[in-house]
Amino acid sequence: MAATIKDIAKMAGVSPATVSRVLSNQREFYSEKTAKKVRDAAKQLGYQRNTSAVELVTRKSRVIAVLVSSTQTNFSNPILNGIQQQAEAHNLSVMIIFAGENKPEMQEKALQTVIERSVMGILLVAVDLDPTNNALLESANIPFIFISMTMKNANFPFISSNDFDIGYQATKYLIKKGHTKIGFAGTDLNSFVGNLRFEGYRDAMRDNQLARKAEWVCGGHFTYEDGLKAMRQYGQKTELTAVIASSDLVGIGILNQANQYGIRVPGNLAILTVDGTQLCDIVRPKLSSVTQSFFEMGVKGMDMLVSESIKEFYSMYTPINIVERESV
Amino acid sequence: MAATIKDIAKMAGVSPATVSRVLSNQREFYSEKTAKKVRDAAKQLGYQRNTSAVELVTRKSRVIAVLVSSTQTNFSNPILNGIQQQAEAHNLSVMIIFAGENKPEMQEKALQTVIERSVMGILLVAVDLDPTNNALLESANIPFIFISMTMKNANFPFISSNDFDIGYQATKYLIKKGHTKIGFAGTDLNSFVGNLRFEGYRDAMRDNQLARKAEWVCGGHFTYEDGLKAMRQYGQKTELTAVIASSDLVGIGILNQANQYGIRVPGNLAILTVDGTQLCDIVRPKLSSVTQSFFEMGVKGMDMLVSESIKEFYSMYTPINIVERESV
DNA sequence: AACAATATCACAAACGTTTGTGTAAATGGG
DNA sequence: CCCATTTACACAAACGTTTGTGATATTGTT
Repeated sequence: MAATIKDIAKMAGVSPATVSRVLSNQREFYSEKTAKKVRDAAKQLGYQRNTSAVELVTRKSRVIAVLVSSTQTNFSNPILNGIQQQAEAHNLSVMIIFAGENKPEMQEKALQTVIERSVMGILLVAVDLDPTNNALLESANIPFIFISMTMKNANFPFISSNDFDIGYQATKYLIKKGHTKIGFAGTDLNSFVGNLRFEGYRDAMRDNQLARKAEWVCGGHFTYEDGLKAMRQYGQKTELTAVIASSDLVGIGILNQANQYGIRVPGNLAILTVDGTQLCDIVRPKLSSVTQSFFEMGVKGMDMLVSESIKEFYSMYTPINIVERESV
Repeated sequence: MAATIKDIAKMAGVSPATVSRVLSNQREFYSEKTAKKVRDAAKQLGYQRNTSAVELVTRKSRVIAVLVSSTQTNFSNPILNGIQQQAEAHNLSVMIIFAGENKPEMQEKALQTVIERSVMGILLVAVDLDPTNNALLESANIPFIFISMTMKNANFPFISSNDFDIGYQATKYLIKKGHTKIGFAGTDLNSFVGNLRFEGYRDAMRDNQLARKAEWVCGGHFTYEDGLKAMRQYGQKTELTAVIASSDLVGIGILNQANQYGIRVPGNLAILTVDGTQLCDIVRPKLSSVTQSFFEMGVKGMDMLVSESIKEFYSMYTPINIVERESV
C-alpha cells in the first residue's frame, strides 16, 4: 500500500540506492538535478520511510526507552519533560513504558520489550530495579541510566539528588530555625534512598548534639495517606515542633491532619517537604521544601545517554536547594 | 553480537524456519522433541527477538502510539494508566510522545514519527489537532482515536466526556443548591470544548429563567494562575455566590484568592470544579467536582483501537458524575 | 504389503532499507 | 586531444525474521 523507496526510484528514473542517499542527504553522492526529481516524486507519493527496515539494516534505532515506575509520585512529569526536550534536540524518539509498581515480573517484561526493540538507550525513572533483573539489564549491551534513584549496587550509573544530603540539609535547616525535636516521616527505612535520607537526618541531629526518639520516624511510600498516618501516629499532643516530609504529598497529609488536630502550621508545627513541586504553592500555608532539580535530571539523563562517554559508568548528583515558603 | 534465529538453528540442528515456528508456538509445525532443543538453545544463547525484523516482514507492529499534549493538566496520568493497563491486557507496547503545546509544527513532527513506525494505532490524548494536520493523520491509514478532546471536525472518532453536559449539569447542580449568580471561569470560549461547556452553562441558566452577565465568565487554559486571575477579576465584592471552575487547579486558584479576599468558601462563595482528581481531596475545604472518568477513557480508547469495529468512525462519551465534598 | 494420509521439517522468497563497490560519464590539466 | 581524476549513478548484498510450498519420513488403513 504505502509507497516505498523503489516506487520513488521508478518514478524518478533512478536506482533505489540513489533515492536513499538523496533522502538522507548524503551530498557527495548525487547531483542537485536528480535530487529534485527524487524529492518531488517522494512528496507526490506521500512517502514515509519505514523505520523497521532502517533499524534492521543499520542495526540501531533512534529511540530512547523510558521505564517509569507507576507508583505515581507527581514528580515524574518534570523529569519526562526534561527528557522530551532533549530528545527533540537530539532528534530522538521517546518510548515511555510503565514498569509497574516495582514488581519484579513487570519490570522484567518491560525490559524485555525495550531490549527486543534494540533501543539506543534506556532511562529508568524512579524504578527500584529488583536485583533479579540486574543481569538482564546488563546483558543487553544497551546504555542505561537510573534517574532519581540510586542503587545499592553502586555499579549502575545514575542521576539523582544526593539523598543523604537531602536528609542532612533539611535537618540542619530546621535546627538553624531553632527546632530540636524533629520528625521524619513518609519513607521506608528499608529502601535504599529512604535509608540514605535517614542517615543524613541522623547525622545532622548528632552533629548538633540533639537526641532522637524512635517514634519520631514514620515509614511510608511518599503518599498523601502516609502523611495523614504519620501525623496520627505523632498524635494531637506531640512534642515535635517540626517534621520533615518525604514528599510534597506527605507534607500536605501532615498539614491537613495537623489542622484537624488544631495544631497550627507553622505556629505549633513546622513542615519541610522534599520535592518542591507545584503542590507546595497551591496549599495554605505554602509548604517550604527541599526542592529537587527534576527537570534537570531529565535533561542530563538524556544528554549522558547520547554522549559516548557513558562507557565508564559515570553518575552525578543534581543540585538541591531549600525554598522558603510559609510552613516553617 | 546478539544471537539470531540462525544461531539457534545451527545449535539445535534445525532450520531457521523451524526455530521461528517453535518460538511463536505454531504447534502444528514441529514435534515436541525438536521444540525442546530449540528452546534450550534459545535460552542458552540469551536470544532476544529482533522486533524490527519481525515488523518489517509482518508489516504490522504491536505498538500503540500515544500523542499527548504537553499542556500539563494533571488528568493525563489516569488516562495513561488506563491505556497502559489495557495495553498489557492485549500484549501491546505503548509509545508515548509529547506533541507540544498544541503547536501545529510539533504536532506534525510527532505524527511523522509515529507514522514512520507504522504503529498499529494512535491515541491522541487532549491534543487539539491543528486542521492543517488532519490530512496527514488520515492519510496514514492507521486507526486513531481522540481522547478527552472532541473536535469541531465531527468525522474523527473520540472518547470524551460530554462537555455540553458538564456545563449543564454543573450549573443545574448549583442552581438546585439555591445559587442564582454563577460564575464560569478558566476556559477559552474560542476553543471547541470551552464553547461547548459554556453553552451548557448558558442553557441551564436559561432553562431556569436566570439572567447572566458577561463579566461572570472568565477565559483561561485550565491553569492555577487562571484561577487566581479569574477571582481577581470577580473582585473582593463580587455578587457571585458560586463559580464553576474549568479544572481542579483553576478551582484551587479561585479558592486561594477568595480566601485572601476574606471570602469564605463555601460560606460566601461555592466552588464547583471540573475534573475531580486527587487535588480536590487534599485542599481545604475539599472541592466538590464534576468528576470525569479519565481512567475509563484510557481503557475504552485502547479497547476500541484494537477492536476491528473502528472502521466506522465510532465515538462515545464516558460518564460524568458530581462528587459532593465541602466547597458548595 | 501397498498405498494414502499425515506429521515434521527445510528451502527460499520476501519485507524496505543502507552501503560498499563497480562503472560510465563528465571534467580537468598539460 | 589524451590520460587522470572526479562526479554521478547503479548493482547487489545484507540486516533478521515470517511463511508458502515442497520434500521426506512416519503413521494408519485395508
